[in-house]
Amino acid sequence: MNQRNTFQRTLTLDAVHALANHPTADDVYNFVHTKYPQISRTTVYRNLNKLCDSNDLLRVKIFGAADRFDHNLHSHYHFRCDECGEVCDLDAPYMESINEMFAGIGGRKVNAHQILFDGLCPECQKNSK
Amino acid sequence: MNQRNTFQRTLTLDAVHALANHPTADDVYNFVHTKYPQISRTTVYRNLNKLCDSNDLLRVKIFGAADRFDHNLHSHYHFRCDECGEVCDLDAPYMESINEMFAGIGGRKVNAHQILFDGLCPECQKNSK
DNA sequence: AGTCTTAATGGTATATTATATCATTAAGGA
DNA sequence: TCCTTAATGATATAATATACCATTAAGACT
Repeated sequence: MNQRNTFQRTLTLDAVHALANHPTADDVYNFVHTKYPQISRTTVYRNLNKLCDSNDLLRVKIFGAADRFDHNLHSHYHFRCDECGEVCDLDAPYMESINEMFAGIGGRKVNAHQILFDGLCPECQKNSK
Repeated sequence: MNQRNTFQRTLTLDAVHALANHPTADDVYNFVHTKYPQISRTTVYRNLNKLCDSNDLLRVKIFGAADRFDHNLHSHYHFRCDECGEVCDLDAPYMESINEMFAGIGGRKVNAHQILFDGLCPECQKNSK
């Protein structure tokens, strides 16, 4: 028996779909918690991990901030504004060639990569002028 | 009066120079602490921040791990093993050109980027055979 | 449907990284 | 030497995340 479909896991996955904009684990917890108040924060974290392991979700690691979860499984890059912290998808092609460039360094097998850009979003550029 | 040269600040800066291997704040604290046991952990964190603000040090943000400090280290890429979960530095050059490739998409200003590769480390490749 | 194995849950504790607060100390200009 | 205030150190707290463990329940197998 490998994986069981629990109500809590379904809620967790649905929450990431409902919260379209790259929610953090905390965002997911808050959303699920309103629908099912007795859920444990631990359960949400655990299920997010499991759902990433089973490729139902994508984990987007953010430096100096909480990981975010993405229901958009097709490879794409992300941008995080240094000012407001918002994370968004970059509408740009995934560069398969980068995997090949870095394949084999130190005897490692490269399957994929993710890129996180940072800088200023249009809004925050305006505000800083 | 803008900035004062305290013994503790000097110790902190010297420690980062002495610890060649892009130390974490904790590494720096431990090093300084052996020389000056009464120093506070808060003081080390605060001085590392100040030294970064004054461009005496560079902060290197790491996905899902403590920030690292160095005076000459440039951003570098990371690899995470899908099997054992270990994260390590990739000994490969930082590609400045990627910033330019993605500059201006959606009106965003790109300052930097980080790449996280995933796949199998040499150990886990052996084990999976 | 009843039983059984064990994955999953929920509550609590704990780890890690880092900043906030605040009374006290001391750097360095006057 | 005095004075202003930057810096310190101790403690508390925040944010993110996992460890632990007794209990519950999913779903496979009769």
